[in-house]
Amino acid sequence: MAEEKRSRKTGGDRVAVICTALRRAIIERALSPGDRLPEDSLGERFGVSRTIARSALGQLAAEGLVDLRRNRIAVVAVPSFEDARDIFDIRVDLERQVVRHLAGKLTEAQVKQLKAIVEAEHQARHGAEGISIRLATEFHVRLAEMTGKPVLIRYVTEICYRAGLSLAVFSRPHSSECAVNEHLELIEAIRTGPADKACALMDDHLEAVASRALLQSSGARSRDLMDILAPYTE
Amino acid sequence: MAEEKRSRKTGGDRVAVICTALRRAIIERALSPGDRLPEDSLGERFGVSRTIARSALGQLAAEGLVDLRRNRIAVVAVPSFEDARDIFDIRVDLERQVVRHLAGKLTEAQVKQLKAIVEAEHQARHGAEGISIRLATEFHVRLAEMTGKPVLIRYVTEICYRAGLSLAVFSRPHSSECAVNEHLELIEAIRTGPADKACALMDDHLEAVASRALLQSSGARSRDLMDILAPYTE
DNA sequence: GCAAGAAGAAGTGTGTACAATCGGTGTATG
DNA sequence: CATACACCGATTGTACACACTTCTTCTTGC
Repeated sequence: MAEEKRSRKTGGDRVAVICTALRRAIIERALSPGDRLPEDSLGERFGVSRTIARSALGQLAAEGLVDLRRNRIAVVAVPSFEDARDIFDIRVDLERQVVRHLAGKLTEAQVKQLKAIVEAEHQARHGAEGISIRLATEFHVRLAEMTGKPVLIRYVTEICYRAGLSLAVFSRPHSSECAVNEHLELIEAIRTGPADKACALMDDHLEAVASRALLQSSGARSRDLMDILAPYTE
Repeated sequence: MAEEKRSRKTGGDRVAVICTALRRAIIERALSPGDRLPEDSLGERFGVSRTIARSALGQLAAEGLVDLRRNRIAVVAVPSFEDARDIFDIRVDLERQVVRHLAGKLTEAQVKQLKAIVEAEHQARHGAEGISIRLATEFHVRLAEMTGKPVLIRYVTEICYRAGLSLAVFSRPHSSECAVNEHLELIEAIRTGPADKACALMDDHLEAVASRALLQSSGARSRDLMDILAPYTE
């Protein structure tokens, strides 16, 4: 009923409510890339006018989760292969920064919180695919939040969601995105280890996630025809 | 007159027009952190309704340039010291990625384009402070654009603008933000040199920009008392 | 003289109306 | 039979109206 009152009286930023719902629907793959999001339907579904729905779409577009073209129905963004690769490259940098800030500084409470998420991941392993993906994302987001740095949190969160969306496009079904034990190892490394080691582990983890989805990091090979052919020009 | 027609007929995304104008006003310091941006005035100034102005403010808020609090007049964002530090940390990572992608691959046309900007910077050196800051920012943005990677471009652009805003808060007046010769060296290093060397130079450059503004990068030293004292505990 | 409160002004939050535009369908035409 | 075109429904773009909140200022009581 507090819900009731809040949703009727103050409304407490109803745009944010829609954004959160859509983000979650996207990351859980209830919404797929390319799916249409007409303002009317959205507004009707959430009990608000088109104004609010439109504003939410604008925000999600700014986050790269929604494609907004003039006079056209908004759609869930469809990252290109290049986009996906770039997103993962940036993600590696950002999450490395998270790990660097956190290495050796996790409190017991924080470790417990992270382990709880991993536990939930473990339990969701054989349930709906979407839940497990959401939890995996949540793990990374929570990690970022523990830095207490608002700017970093914002970018990591955004890039994680975009990465999830990219995986929805390019990873084949039934490939478990984030092995839970990798997350467990990560917790241990961050809790105990030196920053370098923890960073390396995060690199490996994200690399593994990307390659499971058939992406190969652009950092590894240069993908430039001239470079590739260089050894053969002799 | 093409302008006239476009602005009246198709309107060609008038939200974007306002965003661009405000971004520029902010980066040139015509608008200072904390300055009020009432929707009415904005709409009147640009000849649009409050709807459009509001939408523009929403977008800029998503970019971190505007602070939007419920029922309150929007203001140009006022980054905290911690925000500023985080922004620069992230900026370093992102721009390093730009350099890595560009090292040894700049075309003659691109080099020329970059040098033109630096030349403009040089000429603006003794003019209005705002112009010179805008050009310095433009240099970095253009560099990012040359990667042709939309995602990277978007983040670098955003972070550069936010960095400029941070400098508006924390750097004292009359400290030339980006020495033009540093930009020239950067061009040379990227054009000729190996990626590592160019990256290092970009690091130095951004470090210099930050420290000129009395920020010390958090990456360089760990800022943790226990770590600092470690060598002395023998 | 000063603090507390009330009233008006200023500004935002949201729904709605209407114009402009897009997408699809059916029809005419070569 | 394929293509071009015109029409209509669906959907977005934008302005505006009205309710509500916040800010300002003036007044009132102590």
